[in-house]
Amino acid sequence: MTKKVRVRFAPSPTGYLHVGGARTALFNWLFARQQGGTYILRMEDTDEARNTDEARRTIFQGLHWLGLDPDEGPEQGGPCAPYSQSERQAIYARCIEELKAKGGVYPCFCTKERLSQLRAEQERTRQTFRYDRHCRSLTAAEIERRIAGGEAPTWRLKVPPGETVLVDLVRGRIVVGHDDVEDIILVRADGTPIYNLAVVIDDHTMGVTHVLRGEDHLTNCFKQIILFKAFGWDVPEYGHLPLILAPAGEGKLSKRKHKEAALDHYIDIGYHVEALINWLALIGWSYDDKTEIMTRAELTERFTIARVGSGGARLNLDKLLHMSGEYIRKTPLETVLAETTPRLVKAGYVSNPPTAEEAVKIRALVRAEHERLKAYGEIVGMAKWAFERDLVIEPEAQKNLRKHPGSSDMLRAYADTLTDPLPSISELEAQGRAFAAARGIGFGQFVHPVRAALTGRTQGPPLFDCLTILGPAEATRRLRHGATLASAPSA
RNA sequence: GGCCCCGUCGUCUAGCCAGGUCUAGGACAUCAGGUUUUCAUCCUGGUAACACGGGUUCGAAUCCCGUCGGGGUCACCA
Repeated sequence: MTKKVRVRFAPSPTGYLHVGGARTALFNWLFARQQGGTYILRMEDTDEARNTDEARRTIFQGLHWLGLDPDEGPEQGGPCAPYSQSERQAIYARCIEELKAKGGVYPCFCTKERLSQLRAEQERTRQTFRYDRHCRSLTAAEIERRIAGGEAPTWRLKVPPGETVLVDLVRGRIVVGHDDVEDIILVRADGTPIYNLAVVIDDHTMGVTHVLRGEDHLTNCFKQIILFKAFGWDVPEYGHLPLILAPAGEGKLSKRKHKEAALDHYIDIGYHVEALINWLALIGWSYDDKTEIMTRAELTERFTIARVGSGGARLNLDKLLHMSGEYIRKTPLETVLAETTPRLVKAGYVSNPPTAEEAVKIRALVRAEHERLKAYGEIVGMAKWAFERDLVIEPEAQKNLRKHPGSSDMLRAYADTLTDPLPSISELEAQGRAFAAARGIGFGQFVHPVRAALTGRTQGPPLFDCLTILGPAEATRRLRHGATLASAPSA
């Protein structure tokens, strides 16, 4: 009987949720759901100076937005509470005593000065930086004397001779000789644990069975395995996920250099959540040689660690945008409206909340732009023409306005045919076609100047949608203004 | 620099573990054509890759070695 799967996502609240973190969370969530296991959120917030409440909230909210709320965590509690490292000091203190008793660590009295001298020396002789195990051979009497004398030592991992074999779920067998593993500090002079120790204690006390995390932890992994063994605890299974690299190819994504490192960036742009999930799942994982668009349920069913690749992946934002467009096109209008309306309010195009009249206009606009929308944030740019008081006519549109000599008269004449209220879009189209035929001009020769006068652009929703969005009064005003521009001498 | 990981179209990848069916498949991007009142959608087609060098083998993208290239990691940070 195998143990029930328990996985965790353990971010450090540094002010934002990294996309790589989101991907790690997703893989853990997928694995847990599929295995009928538990997905835990653990806050790695031992570095108090950097951690704020707001940073914690950003992570909670980001996961919530992604639909990846944990089963157990700081907010929802659980049998292994507390789930924030900052609140687990008592557990650490107890385990540290246990570790000392088991001889897994030894006290080190080396000063920071000696350590930095050692580093400088090793750099000069081009050796690897590694603690020289100076304090490892201290006698019990010596240790006792110095502690009694008031010295507060740090405690280092006593790396045993030999080697550690990691059978990584993603990468396979990796062996590291212990000569290459440093006797790292695990306990600070003030008695608090360093990251690598806290992780091991937490993973054990929380019953974590599988650790899926970024490849940047691969080196730590060996120290952690040695520690698990020093405690005499079972070692969890590990799977190290390939790193997410910057789009242009300069190492891994960093908060400072790449805005697309933060999940908030994706939320702002307004990618469809399920598209983002789908896209994230495809970073470092694939189902087969063809299938890419998959629902969350399908991902859950199909996900396997065995199919996680091992090479770092560069972000393909174009692909995300494309996928988001596919998802949005399949999204019901009411949902699209709910996603886009706040953005139009924020842009100052409509009041907050929109008036009844504005709501009608928004609905007509969003319905017309729906198929063009690839990310919800794009609605702002798409809506500009419809809400501009003084319409900006782009150069290409200006050309369309003047292309045919009769355009000015035509626009004026067409404006006169408009009724209040406007008929249905299909009726409007029938009238427009009849109007063009009656004047003996091609439909195109009618459409292009009208579009230019109405929207100032050469592209956008079908013409009669544009007319409907503006309404009869504004449409008439713009058509007459366009007529004036068309007859004016070109600038 | 030491240690570790990785190396298929511009990008993400399938194929590699169990060599032949791979004149290497898909997606995004890109180019060309079609549909459409514009744009978008949709449809059709095209350009484009096994990093390099040895070896093993009748046969290698697939196995082995080396080179080169990319990445990670080396704190009383996480």
